[in-house]
Amino acid sequence: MNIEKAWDILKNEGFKKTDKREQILNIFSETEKYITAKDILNVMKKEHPGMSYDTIYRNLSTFVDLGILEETELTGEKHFRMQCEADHHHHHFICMSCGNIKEIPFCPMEVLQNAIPGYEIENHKFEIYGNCPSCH
Amino acid sequence: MNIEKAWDILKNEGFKKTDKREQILNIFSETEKYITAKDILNVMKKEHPGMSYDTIYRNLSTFVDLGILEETELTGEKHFRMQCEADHHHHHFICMSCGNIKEIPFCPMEVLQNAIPGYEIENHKFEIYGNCPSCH
DNA sequence: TTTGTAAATCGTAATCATTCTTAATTAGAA
DNA sequence: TTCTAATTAAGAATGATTACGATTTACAAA
Repeated sequence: MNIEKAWDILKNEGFKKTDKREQILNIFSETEKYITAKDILNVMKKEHPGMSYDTIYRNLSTFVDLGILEETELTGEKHFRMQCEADHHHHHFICMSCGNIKEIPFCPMEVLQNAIPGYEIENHKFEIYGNCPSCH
Repeated sequence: MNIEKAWDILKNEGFKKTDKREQILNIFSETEKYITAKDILNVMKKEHPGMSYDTIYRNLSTFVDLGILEETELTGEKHFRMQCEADHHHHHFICMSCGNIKEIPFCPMEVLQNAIPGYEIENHKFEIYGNCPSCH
């Protein structure tokens, strides 16, 4: 996902182009890591001291709904990152020290196609946590 | 995990046998579902109106540390259930309607043994969400 | 059985992330 | 430029979780 594509989606869905959204998208485009609402506020309040959490949370939520961002829960906080290009579904290794992620080109659901007949699968989560090569 | 085994662990680690702990363990032994701190309070305050959240959270945390309970994050709240008997590592299908769980006798890490050399794996999460046969 | 003491609990306040509310501002269409 | 719905600011409210001082309790040792 890049910024242009994000704006296409937003425009298509009738959302307006605001400088707050622009800045939020810029922040995400500059990192691979999962970051929190607070991380974003900390960056944005330098330029916009009166920045509101509401604006951040509302936009994060919008972006997740539109598939621009992906969301995960790390140690009790929501973390977000730019949605990967969706050429193939995959999962992530997440470094607990530096926050960097590595793509795992494998989905366990492939193996489980018909393992639980009668169960309607709506979602799944598969994440691996640890330390990346530079962090141990 | 059954209650006797839980008490063995607690006693071994020097924890005392209290009626609050007993009641918490009883609640868990009577359900397969993941339940929240509030669920527990709601049951316990019938008998102990002055029940403190502190007591519940402290004990839940202790029980998780000792491997008596397992913990997961569902819709922003911590949920707990009795730790499965550890004869084999496995994962869960979790029904989002009724909360019942189904064991998935498969761990994706088996397949990924050497897929990411250099990465130190400390933990992983694999959960499947949806509706069980009785709920759709 | 009584007593000493660390552990556990109570009651409540504090904290943290997140959501809500209302009024003011702004982007983009007409 | 004007209009209108979308967006934002500011701060209060909420809900889960943790922290803390005072009190009570389990249990081991006398």
